[in-house]
Amino acid sequence: MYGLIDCDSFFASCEQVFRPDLRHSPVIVLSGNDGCVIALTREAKALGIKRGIPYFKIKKEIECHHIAVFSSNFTLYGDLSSRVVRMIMNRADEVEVYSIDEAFINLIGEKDPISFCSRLRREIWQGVNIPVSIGIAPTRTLAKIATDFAKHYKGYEGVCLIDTDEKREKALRLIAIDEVWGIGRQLSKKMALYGIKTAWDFTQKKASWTRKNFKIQGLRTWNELQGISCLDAYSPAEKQSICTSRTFSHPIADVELLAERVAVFVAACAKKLRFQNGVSDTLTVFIYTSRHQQDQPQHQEAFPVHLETATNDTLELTHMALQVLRHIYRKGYLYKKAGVIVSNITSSNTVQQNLFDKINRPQRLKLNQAIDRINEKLGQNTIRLARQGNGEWGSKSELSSPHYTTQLDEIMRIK
DNA sequence: TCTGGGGTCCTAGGACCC
DNA sequence: TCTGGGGTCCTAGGACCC
Repeated sequence: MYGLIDCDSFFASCEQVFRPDLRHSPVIVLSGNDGCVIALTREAKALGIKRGIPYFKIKKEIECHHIAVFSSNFTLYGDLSSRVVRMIMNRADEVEVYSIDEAFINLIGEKDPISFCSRLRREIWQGVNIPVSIGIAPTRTLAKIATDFAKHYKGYEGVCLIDTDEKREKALRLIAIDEVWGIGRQLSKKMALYGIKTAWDFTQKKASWTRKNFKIQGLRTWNELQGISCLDAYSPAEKQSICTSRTFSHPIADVELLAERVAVFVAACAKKLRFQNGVSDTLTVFIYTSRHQQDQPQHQEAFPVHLETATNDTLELTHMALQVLRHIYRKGYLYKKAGVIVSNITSSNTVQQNLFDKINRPQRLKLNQAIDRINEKLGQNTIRLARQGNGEWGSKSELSSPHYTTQLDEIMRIK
């Protein structure tokens, strides 16, 4: 049996932790640049607001209904997420942290999973003030569905168990096929062509038919829905690729300004690489003009380069990235987004040495680590490459809540 | 004016090898 | 006349997730 612990409207709930006055109110959280809605409370949903909708399109409704709006504050969400995870780990042995707001636990051998999960749910609420819903079922995909029921039907009191074929059939008949984990837009369109509307319809097809039409992924989902577990444990351990990118609040035409941004992205990637003790030998730089303005000249390019020696050195990666940028940059275009990806990541313990390497790597590593330590203590960007500019983003995020839990001077004051 | 950011896995097709 | 077949590796692109 798997349990899935899923935080309710997580980002919005995080904002409510420090704003109890907003507890039962409509609250929305915006993406970077205050672009679009990425999280919203039940009350906001009831007013017709949808995830993904651009902020500027709903400003009227927001005013009219007094909806509380926040720019995203990922430092806060990350911190509260790790507190929730710690509480789960206190109670369960096998915990798979699947995303910032979800974790699976193994409930095999648990005699009374419902009271176990109800207790856990109460503890998380008391300890972190984050509401969670928990679904319990023999596979992860069914546990997801159980969580859906736990969230949407009050009678479950936040915990829903699917442990018999009767319950499974009842649940699957109520779940539309596009709500199933692993079935996205394209696949549900295709399912519709075959008359499949609910998860139950899908399970009535034959395995061979499923394999033929929906390949291995489809068959896996099909099996999971039958109650046969076949998804591997998600291991968040080491990332295979790391990406840092941003959409700019104002488009950038100047290559030097772009270079500044790209240098910042590289530094972020390199830092994350060192943090997981990894090195990368493939560096990709990409720049995009705005897809939403088709009347303007469009240029989208992502250019990967292979490095002789896998590295996590900020200086070396920056040097390469800027060369790539100058190679793909075209004058006269207004770039709206850029980013850097480091991929093919391996452990830094197993780096293939290059006989003709001109860089003193042990020395460089010490330098990078010293920079990381100083920035950790005195704030991001205290020490940075001149290429990174003054560290100002030019990205819009006007409605952010304070970093209540990670910045001493932003800690909550009680009058 | 204004539409996120960060990941994973799978597949098809080409290059290359014997 | 007749022009193989099977395997591996790599990459780009698509689809999915939160």
